[in-house]
Amino acid sequence: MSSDRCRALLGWYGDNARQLPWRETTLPYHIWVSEVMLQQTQVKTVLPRYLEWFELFPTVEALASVSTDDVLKAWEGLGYYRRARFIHKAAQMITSDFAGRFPNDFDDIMKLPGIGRSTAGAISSFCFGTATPVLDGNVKRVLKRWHAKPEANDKTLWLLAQKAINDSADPATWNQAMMELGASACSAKSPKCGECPTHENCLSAFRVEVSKEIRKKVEVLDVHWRVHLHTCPKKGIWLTQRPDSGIWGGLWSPPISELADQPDEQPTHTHQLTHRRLHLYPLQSESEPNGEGRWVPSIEGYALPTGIHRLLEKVI
DNA sequence: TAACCGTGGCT
DNA sequence: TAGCCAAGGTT
Repeated sequence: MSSDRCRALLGWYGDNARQLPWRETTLPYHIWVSEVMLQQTQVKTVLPRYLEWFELFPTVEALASVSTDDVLKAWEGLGYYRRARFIHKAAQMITSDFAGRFPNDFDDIMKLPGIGRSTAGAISSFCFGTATPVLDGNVKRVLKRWHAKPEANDKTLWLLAQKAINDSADPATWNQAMMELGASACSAKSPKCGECPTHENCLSAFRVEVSKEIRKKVEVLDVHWRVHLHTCPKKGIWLTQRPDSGIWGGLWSPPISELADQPDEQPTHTHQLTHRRLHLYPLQSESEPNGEGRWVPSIEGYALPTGIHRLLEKVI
């Protein structure tokens, strides 16, 4: 039974795989960067950034040698900025601890910051051919539907994923095919069981409504932020670097202070995040800025959060 | 363990 | 359109 499913899935993948640049290589550095960029980020968003990356940082050593600010600038707009700082740190670890060679041992890969079990499984299988499963959103959905276990927890899903890849003839292609299936026929919103190569071996086929997971609704919190704009024709604009922890960690921005109450004025810009709506109220200030920061003639060259870019476009 | 961390595509 | 969700990891 499972071998039927394996053959069908791998055959289907051979005919339907999207051509993606990270599928054209087995270089660990390239696979690693793609996997981290793709964490919670859509393929379409990643594609141009992936290609740019290697023009800026052709090798792991090149990446390790630049400043964290340079890496954040390259990551600007991709979100979850901690990933950029982790990838930079990991590059330095690879340079110092592994002589610049990406480790080929699964446990060593797992020790690198920003790489968890799923990303390590992807890298290890794609680059070294190991039977280490990926368990991302796509694979979880496929497994839950195959087994009609919409409420399965991660422990159960990891066991199912490991068992499935153990039975597969080609672990690397298996991982790719599982993700491709979840991204296409077995999509979250509108599954197309008629197009699925595994529907004969799927307990939820053509009755996917039954297998829908019950998610709790995300609560969006409204917050109101004062953005202090110190500008000067000679010195430019005053920017501060945000702390590593918390939102937009390590990025640059005009000083921000949180307002306890919603002000009478209308926000100049509202920026939507997953769990928060940021209402931004710029305030031109004549006074000399205090605290950490620097005058910059232009924001070009500094990694700014998208919400701040949008605000500045409106007021400057 | 559950909260936290961004942005944009898609329906 | 407003909400869902995407090649998750860390603490």
